[in-house]
Amino acid sequence: MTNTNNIQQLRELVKTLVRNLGILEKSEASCCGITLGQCHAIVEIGSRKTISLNDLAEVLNLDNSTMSRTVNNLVNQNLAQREIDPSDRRYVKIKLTKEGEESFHSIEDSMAQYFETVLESIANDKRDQVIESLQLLVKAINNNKCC
Amino acid sequence: MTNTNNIQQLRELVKTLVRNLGILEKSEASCCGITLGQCHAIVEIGSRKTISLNDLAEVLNLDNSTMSRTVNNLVNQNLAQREIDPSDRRYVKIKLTKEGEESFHSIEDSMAQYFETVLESIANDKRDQVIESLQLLVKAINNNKCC
DNA sequence: ATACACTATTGCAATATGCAACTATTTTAT
DNA sequence: ATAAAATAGTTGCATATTGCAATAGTGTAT
Repeated sequence: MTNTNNIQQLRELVKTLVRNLGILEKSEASCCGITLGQCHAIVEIGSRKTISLNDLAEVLNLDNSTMSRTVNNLVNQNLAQREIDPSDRRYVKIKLTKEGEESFHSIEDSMAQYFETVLESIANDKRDQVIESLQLLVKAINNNKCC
Repeated sequence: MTNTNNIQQLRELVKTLVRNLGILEKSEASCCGITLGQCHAIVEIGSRKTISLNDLAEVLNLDNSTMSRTVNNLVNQNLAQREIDPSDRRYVKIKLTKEGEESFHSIEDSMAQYFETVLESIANDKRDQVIESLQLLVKAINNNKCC
């Protein structure tokens, strides 16, 4: 039997977490002169080497049309490039340009730095526990995808 | 000295968490026939009894103008109402209507139910640890607000 | 009384969004 | 082999969201 109080706490903590991180992401992106959507796209394209539009849209949970236009913006800012997949010409392979790679690494570095600071401000003997807990939580959430 | 691997894990876990919960919130809101912004507003108005526009905008990290218009939409859908604060007529007291209250409770119930399921799918002897860890993480993040 | 500070709303322009229609390409069925 | 169906991506369109700047109204301090 689950404790009602714990449920409320969990909900409240998650809400605070998501909200604070949303604000963080927003300011992080606008610091870099790109929108949040573009930032997410860069990170996803960058962390794979190449990705199709469909896949990118699915990962970011956006409509294909929206995704296509976001990629347009990246291309116009010389951060990404499109390339038709020769093995199946329906697909577009989206990659980062050299400039896009730089942007990607700069985002990654600054995020890594941020999370290092966060981790360091957690008591030494609690860090592993926090990570383990997040793993458990993510797993629990994935087990209960709604709708 | 913080472990690099842990930093990456933390970042990745947080990203997954935020993304999955974002999708959850989105579908939750659209199920109720309101936008995500409106849903956030309802929850915040509802969990206080009344709130000023300024405060609401700050909590939700939105521009006052955006907030004002979101409230407009809630008012038009008969979910919220504005009332000038008699003690300082610059302020608007935003409240939920009866219908808004219903919407609020329905959101709360469904969120509580969701998080109950999530909590239950975490091993019994790990639940307290997960909650404690989230508290630690939220505190650490608040200690390191960026920009 | 006047200047200043604060709250909220609106004009405006830029951006984002999703659905539906469309093109191009590949796969499947007959 | 050819027609039909499926798939990936783009664009038209209408709508919604967003934030800055300007404005109106209210309270505060000198």
